[in-house]
Amino acid sequence: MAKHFDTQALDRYFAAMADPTRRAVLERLTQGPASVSELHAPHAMALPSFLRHLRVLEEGGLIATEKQGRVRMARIEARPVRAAEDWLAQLRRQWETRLDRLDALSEALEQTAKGDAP
Amino acid sequence: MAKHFDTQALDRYFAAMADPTRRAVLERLTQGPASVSELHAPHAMALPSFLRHLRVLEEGGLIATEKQGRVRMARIEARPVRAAEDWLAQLRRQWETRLDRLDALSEALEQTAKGDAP
DNA sequence: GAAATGCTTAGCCATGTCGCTAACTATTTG
DNA sequence: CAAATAGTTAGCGACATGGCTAAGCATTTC
Repeated sequence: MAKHFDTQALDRYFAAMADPTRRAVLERLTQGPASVSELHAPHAMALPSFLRHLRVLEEGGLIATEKQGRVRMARIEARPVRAAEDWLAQLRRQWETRLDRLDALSEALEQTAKGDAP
Repeated sequence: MAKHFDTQALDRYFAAMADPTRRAVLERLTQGPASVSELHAPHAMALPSFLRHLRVLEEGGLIATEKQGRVRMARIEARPVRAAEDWLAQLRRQWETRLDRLDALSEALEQTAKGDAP
């Protein structure tokens, strides 16, 4: 039942998400592709510093970029976001399944108690 | 529509997830509470190093621990996992919404093209 | 073709992360 | 109470991360 996840990929995905600048870039990119300058504009940070964030996102496969003339355009990539979401969902489901079993168990015990009562 | 997320909390959640040892601990804890030693056993790592991971998880609010005698028991916490999952889901939804609008737009353009044809 | 634009590289610094060992404290247990 | 058990604290070293400035390299644009 449990899906296999690429551990190193998850490392990179989650690490990429663990920064507000990078999350903001992803949110911006949900509205469509943008150039490096456009993405950089809202962030009070030197361009080289910002570019580093973009590279982290790209190396993590969260975005793809392509150079057109002197402009580099970036767009969001679907799969990694889904992979991270799936991992969390699976974690939650495992946990909920266990809680359900505990519920079932305590109900069963209750029944048994009634049956066994003197 | 967009929920507000606590940025620093998301930083800690995602950072905590960005490590295989910590993800393994979370997976183990979906099956029920465990002591520090039990959690440590499968990991080829000195105990102090492992304890650091547990502290990261606890400071991020992903787990809660309690000392009982000389044993410290740990259990998973629901909310942060949900928060991270929700953030990713929101991101995906925004993005899908945009793709849907693009689909709608291209359909509309197609219709217009037919109507406008000579 | 000179100048502006848009990105890129190189290199520095401060801080954070992840592993380790050694030594210590607190609680059972024999 | 002595010894084993279960964590804990302190401190070290290697490397990663996130910011900066300065300088360089293509590609428009005038």
